Amino acid sequence: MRPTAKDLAEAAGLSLATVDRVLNERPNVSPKAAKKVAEAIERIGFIRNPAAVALARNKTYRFRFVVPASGDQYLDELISRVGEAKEALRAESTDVEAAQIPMSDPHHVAKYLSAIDCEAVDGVAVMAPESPQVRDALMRLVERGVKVVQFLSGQERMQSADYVGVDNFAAGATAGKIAGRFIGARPGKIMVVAETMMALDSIQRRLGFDSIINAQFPHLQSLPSLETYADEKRAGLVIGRTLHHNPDTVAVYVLSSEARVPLTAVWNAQGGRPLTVVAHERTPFSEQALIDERIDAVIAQDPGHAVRSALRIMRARSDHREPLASQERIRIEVLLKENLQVE
Amino acid sequence: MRPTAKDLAEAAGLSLATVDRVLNERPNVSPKAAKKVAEAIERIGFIRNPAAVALARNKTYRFRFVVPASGDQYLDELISRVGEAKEALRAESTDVEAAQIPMSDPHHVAKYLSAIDCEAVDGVAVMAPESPQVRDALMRLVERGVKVVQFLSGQERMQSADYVGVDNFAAGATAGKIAGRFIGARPGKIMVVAETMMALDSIQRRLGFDSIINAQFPHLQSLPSLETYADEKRAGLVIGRTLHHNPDTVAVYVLSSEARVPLTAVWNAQGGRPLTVVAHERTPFSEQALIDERIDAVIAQDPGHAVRSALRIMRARSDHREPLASQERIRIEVLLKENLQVE
DNA sequence: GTCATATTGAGGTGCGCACCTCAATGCAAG
DNA sequence: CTTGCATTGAGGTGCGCACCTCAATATGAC
Repeated sequence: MRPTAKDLAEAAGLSLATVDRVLNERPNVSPKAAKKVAEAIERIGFIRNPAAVALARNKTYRFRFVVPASGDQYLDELISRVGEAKEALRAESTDVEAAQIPMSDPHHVAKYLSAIDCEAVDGVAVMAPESPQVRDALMRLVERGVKVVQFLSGQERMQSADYVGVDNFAAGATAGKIAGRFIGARPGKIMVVAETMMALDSIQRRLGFDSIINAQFPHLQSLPSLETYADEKRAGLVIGRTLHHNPDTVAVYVLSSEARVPLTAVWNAQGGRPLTVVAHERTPFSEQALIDERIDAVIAQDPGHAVRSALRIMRARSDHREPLASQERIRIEVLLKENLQVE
Repeated sequence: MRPTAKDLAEAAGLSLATVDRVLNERPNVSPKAAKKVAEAIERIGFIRNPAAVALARNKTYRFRFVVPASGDQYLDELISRVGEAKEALRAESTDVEAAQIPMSDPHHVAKYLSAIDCEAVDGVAVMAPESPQVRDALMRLVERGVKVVQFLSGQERMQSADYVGVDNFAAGATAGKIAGRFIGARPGKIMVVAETMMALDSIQRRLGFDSIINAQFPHLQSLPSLETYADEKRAGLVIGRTLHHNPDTVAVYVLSSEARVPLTAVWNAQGGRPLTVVAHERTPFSEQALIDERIDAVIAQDPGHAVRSALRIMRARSDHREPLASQERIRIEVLLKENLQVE
């Protein structure tokens, strides 16, 4: 039989009450007693029964995902994954919700974060662009005891918060390697398109991409980043112009998760030229384009995994446990038509 | 407050005892009562508290991984992942163990499986080559109430068991696409090497690989599969001979997870020719070779995920719950030097 | 020594459920 | 009507722990 707290008390030569104080880090415990308990735990291999703990505490966890309001397909997917997790975790008495808020104004985001009632929320996973105001707001949340996860976004990493997402430099490098190898020996230019280059993740992906192209594919040249600002007309204009001025364009790399606008513009303007196309994130659009062989490869991070990972981390932190690093690393996936695994 | 079984009894107009009988599928319940309970569950949104259930049942789960005894690096990795899971699940009162048994003789495997005491084990995840004897033994295990998972292996899928692993045809196709695109326009031959072509997964990968090469890369020709039988000398011989007879070989595809023997033979014999190399499974060897740029791409299925997935499935089945399909699909990963994410 | 404070012990309650027993009801066949 | 069986109800116990109270002891300062 597995040892219980009672066995532990006996082994430590202390009363259940004292053992309880040690286990739950309550005050009025002498260092001597704490040590005796720690030793006894080692000696008899005591492990708290998580079910009993959960039952006795009878606590409900409250976690919130804070994501941009703009409705691109990747975000839609993300939201639906959060909903899935919400359902799955109802049994475990943990409330999961997603708050979609406009991200254009950092002050607004910061205000939203500051207004979070830290009594009503145990953890928040925040997907927001880098900005000092947001960083400050996150710091204050941490100080108020809320477990914060920097979620899939190009914020500078805080050391008082966990990060869930891929290394965007490596993701860009992966895109560069795939693009370079797929293009083959043919020299030419690579068009790089982003929704905006203000986002830190776009910058990092671009740096990673260029590092590989420059080092390993000297016959290729990646053009300056085009920005669409999510505006179809503008996208059509700048992309059309770039393709016109660079008839030796052999590939397109879309940095942002929203690939529909830029790629539609590309296909409208390309005039039958065969282009190697690499984009980011699996969406209904990119999935279909992979199947139709209009995109060659997609570099992705699984939103379902990201959501579950963020939740596991927030849960662990709430319980003062260390999350299992090996399980929580989000991988940089390379998706081709062949390994899409649509069911 | 979340409704308890007591609330449910009240809502159903029945006693706690009857509700308990319904919830735990005990005998002596009229269909009428069962229906009343089901309705009440819907109406008040009752969910059993898993912590309370676990505590009251106070059951320990016993799951066993049955894997080949031969110690290639992928298996070592797998075993160590099982050990990791064992540690992580000690808290949840579930025992996890790995049994390594020789797989060369199907009768022996079948005998081992038949000898499993179904009172002492709740679930087994079996990684064994396809054979009628093994299939029968698995069927009998299922009939005796053991939850069976077909694990990472090329067995024909049983419908009374779950499968954890990738679609090997798709994995082969992915390898084919990567190889074809990485080779580029240069025509030539592709050498295909396996430890043995007796294994169903090797056959499926080969079929997937060829389907892509034949359809999309007509300038490439994949050679008949070479078999090493895990014998270095034999590998050196057949590989050297093949390379000698096919000076226009441009790529090597290693079907098996054990890539060290065949690739060492290739590198010994290749004589400076630049070859595109695609292999399966992440191992210390393949990882290092990716970093050294001696392998171009690795098609992998994460053993850690596979282990955790198998455990979640066996756990769900033991609790008469349906596993969440969306979370349990093992992905076909494409690993390059750039997205290895060594920490 | 006395007092104040820190530390420990004993014991109880309840979390939500599974599992058990025993009595009480219903219902049908005879 | 009685007998037999299926169904239901009432109630208790225990799973392992958190959290609480109150008393008992230890430790220190003075």
